[in-house]
Amino acid sequence: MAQKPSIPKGTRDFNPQEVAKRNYIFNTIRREFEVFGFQPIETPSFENSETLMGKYGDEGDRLIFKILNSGDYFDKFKNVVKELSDETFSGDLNPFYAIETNFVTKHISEKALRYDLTVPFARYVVQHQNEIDFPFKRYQIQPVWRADRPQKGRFREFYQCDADVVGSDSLWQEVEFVQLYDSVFTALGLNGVTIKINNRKILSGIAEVIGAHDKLIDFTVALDKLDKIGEEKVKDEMRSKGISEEGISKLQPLFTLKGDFGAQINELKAILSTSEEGKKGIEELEFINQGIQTLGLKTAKLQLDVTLARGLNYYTGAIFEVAAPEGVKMGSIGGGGRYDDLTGIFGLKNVSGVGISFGLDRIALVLEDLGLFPETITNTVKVLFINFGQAEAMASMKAIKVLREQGISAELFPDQKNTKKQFNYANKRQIPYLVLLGDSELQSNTYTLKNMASGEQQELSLEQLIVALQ
RNA sequence: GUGGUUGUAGCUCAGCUGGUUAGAGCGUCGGUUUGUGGUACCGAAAGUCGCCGGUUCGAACCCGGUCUUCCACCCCA
Repeated sequence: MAQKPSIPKGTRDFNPQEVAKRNYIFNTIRREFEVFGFQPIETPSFENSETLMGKYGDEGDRLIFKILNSGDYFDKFKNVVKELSDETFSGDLNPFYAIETNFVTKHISEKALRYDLTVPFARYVVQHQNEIDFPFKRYQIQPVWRADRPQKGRFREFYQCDADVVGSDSLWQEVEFVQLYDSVFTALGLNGVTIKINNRKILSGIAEVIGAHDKLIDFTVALDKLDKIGEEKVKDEMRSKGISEEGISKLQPLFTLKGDFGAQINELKAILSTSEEGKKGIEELEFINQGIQTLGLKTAKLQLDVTLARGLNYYTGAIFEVAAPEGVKMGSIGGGGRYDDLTGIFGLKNVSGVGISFGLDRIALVLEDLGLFPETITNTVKVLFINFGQAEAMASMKAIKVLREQGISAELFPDQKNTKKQFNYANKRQIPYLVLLGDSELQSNTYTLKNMASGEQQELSLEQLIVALQ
């Protein structure tokens, strides 16, 4: 055998069963999106580099797949360097040694694979702002790419399923997104997920109260790790980032924050009494919580988690993250939030957006782990005609033609092998019905229909066969 | 990007301190059984031991590199 071909790391092939399972999830999510009034759009798999670069922080830039320019990119690059050397360099300084990776990258790569669906959506909104009726509710289900190092549930090509609203400040949107999460996971049979919610204004307010407003990012990154590394190490990290001892002691109530939504809110009110921004955040959370309490959730739990930070810098209000039911080891299976300024990056000010994302690939892994896929989702042909010979095959094909016109999937076993093999084939493909059309049926112009699950069979006319299979 | 880990038949895995022709179960294919399946029995095929190089009389096993897998960071869906 020749050397086996392979695919790049972090990518996967999907066999028919896997595609059926994934489509089941896609269809469920899509149905809920549409029930909630979202409309689909699609954007290209790659964008201009400048659209993506700098939108996800330095870490994000590193993870963006860059596309090499076509043509003789190196020849063109040499011309760029030649001009540089005339203007910028003098003497015997070799310009090739003075230029940096970023500079080179910029000149040999002008396109990049999309990293998420939110930034391309922001670009879409700004570009098409005159055609869009606001508030605009869109959903988008497409693959994204990250040059990350793969792990379980972490791929270099994976699907995101996003729903966002732009052009509405209303907190009812946040309420609806919590309901949407609940509806989708309930529809998938994935009961008991935890929808964690926080608010960027609260994080910002806390940072302000402890005198670390300029260190908001460092502060939230450290706080986010509380679950994982524990209170002491979080404090250590905050100290190492230059947050004062006095500030850290003011945080003490945060580490022991317990109880239900209302109790935690009351604690926060005490901590944030001097921060206008913090109080605003609390107000928003209360609104969302009251809405959900009144309307109710089907199977999900809404939980306030002040340590929830999320990396993306553009969130300004609510922050969401969805954790799989207890006992399943998996990173978050969904996330989202409110971003007041996102389209500002592309020059459209004062348009607020809020949205959530579902991680299809991780949801698939979780459903697989818990055995929650319905058994009936695998696509297979409904009826297989056993091949008994030339004349029988021709008669079978005539019947198959009629069945297909009726929208019934049917096929003929192509070879006249012994019946045991043909039956085995039907078993393996989980084909539910067989038709035996042999000599005796040809004589009487009938069809023997066999139900593979029950083993029952009956002799039918073509009309009866159609009815039986519909 | 940092540190570690993994790779043997289609799949799951054995393979002793380096020593003849690398094994098992499941699956596949053929037969008992070309008009009745999932069972049983018999038989067969299938591996440059991830890839490249090195050490050695001799390498699946030791060393280096590389790709891949998974894990912890980082970050995130």
